Amino acid sequence: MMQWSLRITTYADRLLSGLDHIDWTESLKEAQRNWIGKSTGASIFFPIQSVEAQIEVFTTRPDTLFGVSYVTLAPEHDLVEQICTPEQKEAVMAYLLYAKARSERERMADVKKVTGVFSGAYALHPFTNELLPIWIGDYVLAGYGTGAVMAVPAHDSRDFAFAKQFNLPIKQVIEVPAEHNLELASYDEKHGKLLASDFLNGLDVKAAILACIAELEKQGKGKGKTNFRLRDAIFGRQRYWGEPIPVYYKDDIAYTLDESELPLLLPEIDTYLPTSTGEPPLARAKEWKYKGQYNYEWSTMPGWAGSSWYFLRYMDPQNQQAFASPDALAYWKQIDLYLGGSEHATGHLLYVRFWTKFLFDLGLIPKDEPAKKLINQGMIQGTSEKLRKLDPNKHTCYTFTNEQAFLTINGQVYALSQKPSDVFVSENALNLLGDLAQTLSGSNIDVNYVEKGQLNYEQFVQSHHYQDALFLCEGGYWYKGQFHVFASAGSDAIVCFQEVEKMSKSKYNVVTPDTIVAQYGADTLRLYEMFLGPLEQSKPWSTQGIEGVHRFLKKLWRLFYDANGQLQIKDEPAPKPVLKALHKTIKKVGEDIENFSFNTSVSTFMICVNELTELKANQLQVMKDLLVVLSPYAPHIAEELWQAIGMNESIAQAQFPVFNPEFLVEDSFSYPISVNGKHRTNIEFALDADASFVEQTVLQDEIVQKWLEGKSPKKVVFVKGKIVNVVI
RNA sequence: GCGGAUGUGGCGUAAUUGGUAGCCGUGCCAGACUUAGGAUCUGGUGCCGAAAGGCGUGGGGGUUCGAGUCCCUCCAUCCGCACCA
Repeated sequence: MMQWSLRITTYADRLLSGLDHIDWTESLKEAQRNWIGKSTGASIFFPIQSVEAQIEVFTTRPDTLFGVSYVTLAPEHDLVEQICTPEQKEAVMAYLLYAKARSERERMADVKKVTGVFSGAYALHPFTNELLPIWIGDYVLAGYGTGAVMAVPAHDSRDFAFAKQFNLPIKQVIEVPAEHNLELASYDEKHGKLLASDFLNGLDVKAAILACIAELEKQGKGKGKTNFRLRDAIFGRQRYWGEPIPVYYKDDIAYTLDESELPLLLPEIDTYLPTSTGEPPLARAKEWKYKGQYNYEWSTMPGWAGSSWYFLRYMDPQNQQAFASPDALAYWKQIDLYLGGSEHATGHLLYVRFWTKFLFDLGLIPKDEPAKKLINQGMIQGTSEKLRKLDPNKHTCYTFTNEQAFLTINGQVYALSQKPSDVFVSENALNLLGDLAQTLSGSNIDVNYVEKGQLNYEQFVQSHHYQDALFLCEGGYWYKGQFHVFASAGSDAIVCFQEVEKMSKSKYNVVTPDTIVAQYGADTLRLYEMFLGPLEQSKPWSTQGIEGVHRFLKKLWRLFYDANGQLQIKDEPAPKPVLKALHKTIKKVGEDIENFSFNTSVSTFMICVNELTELKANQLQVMKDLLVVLSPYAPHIAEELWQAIGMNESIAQAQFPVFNPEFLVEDSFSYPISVNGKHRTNIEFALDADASFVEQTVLQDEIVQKWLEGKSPKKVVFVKGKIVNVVI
């Protein structure tokens, strides 16, 4: 099919090098580097003996050129049919059919299976003119490089496996360590001295690569080349919902619309489905034609078209002349912080960089990277409930004829009145199936119908169109709302098994926060999500411990209101311990916000409220500051208490309090005293106490004396404000 | 195979960046108040041990007066990419 695509490959190199200048997570940058897949090497031409054509191969190891013992083409390679000899024709055609039938997925899943066929033709070695058999094998990918490889079995494991399979020669051209047996495995390492390689002999791999490329270029038989794994991005979608591609066709030639004719809007259509002849939905709009006579392009743009630049529009959303004015662009420049999931690493987050670079090159925007900093938040995962399922095509214990179905368990055959639509197996019934149990696939069950690991059969069957499904249990089976007993001792419970995976509609494991909000309020939910752990970490959703966060909010409330619901805040100066508790919190939370460490902030607030409760703090200024610091975390309760203490303007407008280090200054410190690095006691010293005084006092301490056992210490380490360590 | 990350109490996690490991919260134990509690409050809670003390941050080794933190090595788990020539 003809397709629109965007030439992202042109930007491959810049997309790669740009990664070094942005503050994105290393794992995400690495994912993009892998995806772009830059490799440097050479492209080399191998003339074909019998026909007027040559095979171009790409290799990262031109140094091993003298170790080539055959050439392999991908089954889809253009030259395959042209070069194969009459004797081999039949075998080749059969192989091509086989390779075509094997889906891409199979090919990838089945990497170990080596298959191929000899074409009958020979290529000539570019330097030695040696005859090299041309093979066809599906371990060579049509989509990468030139779809052809020069095979060096001695120094490439895949070529080695192929050579062993088809008994092809293996020629060593690099020195290998004594313990390495080239009979058993290839030597793929990129170091060692070249041998049996004419002008490359004695060179190291790195030098040989350069020397070989130089010679190839001199003789016009190849050249140095950089290859990318990245493919151009398909840009057309055969769907309705997407921006129309502003192109029309005249005599089968595509023309773009003039800028003055934009935007091209989606036409109205009767139904959002392809036409009966398989055209995209837009083909349904019969009147939708350029100048009333030429068909528009019927494909629409993919989702990533819009998602690649919408952030620019946010800078100036009302602008009717341009997507954003130069002033707005100069002011906002780029995204300061992008908080997003790592699942977009090789999709959206690559496209948006590509798109940004393109607009930058056109001089339309001031930065060639969309986002300065990017953080991957972890996913809150779901706990799926699953039941194993019998497959009538695979599992012979479940058979059926047109009228009847039979279930064979422990040699006993049970006849079912009708063929069930599905057969699910409860966990406690797995032992009935013996070894078979291990081959059953898991099927997701809606978590809303599972309580404490057990499926609520009545509810589930009602609402899931599984009225005709059979649920095999330990003591019988559920079918059509009835339980049929076959073992009096066994239970009728339908027990699920659990698995933690991403929350998704299709996995029926989505839990909405609504019930939490209803029970505890939105602030509790919000705080609890932050309290669960670091932002970047993925973890299964669990409400274990949500009570603690809720209790914290109640405690906060009680700082403001006494047991009778009377406001107890006084406009009085606060004593030093209260100010210390407050300013510790201001400092820590301020730092946490900069570090996106929200879980530790919640903990800090808890400590603060515990301390203020202990101190019976009720001073207005302290409470005001506390509320402002808390407000981004628990906005609703903060706003409510803010108003309760007489503030009129919203707390969202209030200034973040300024941390005052004076309140944290201590004049003494309880030094941990260790002996040989092991903590033994604590002694309080003034912070300005001098080293010799501290040393004297420590050595006279009873506990230290005991550990000294009368010996004199080798030395005493004193780190001001930190520790004292006595070394014996 | 390549790359990225992670490993700390029963559990979720914390540790001023080389200086008292286990903060905060759950859970558990005990107690108070209650007709009652899935409410509230108080105390305890890393492990072994009666105690003194010993052990303890995935395993092993190293640097250091001192290592969860730095270095070497091995192991396990999760994620991404993968016959990429």
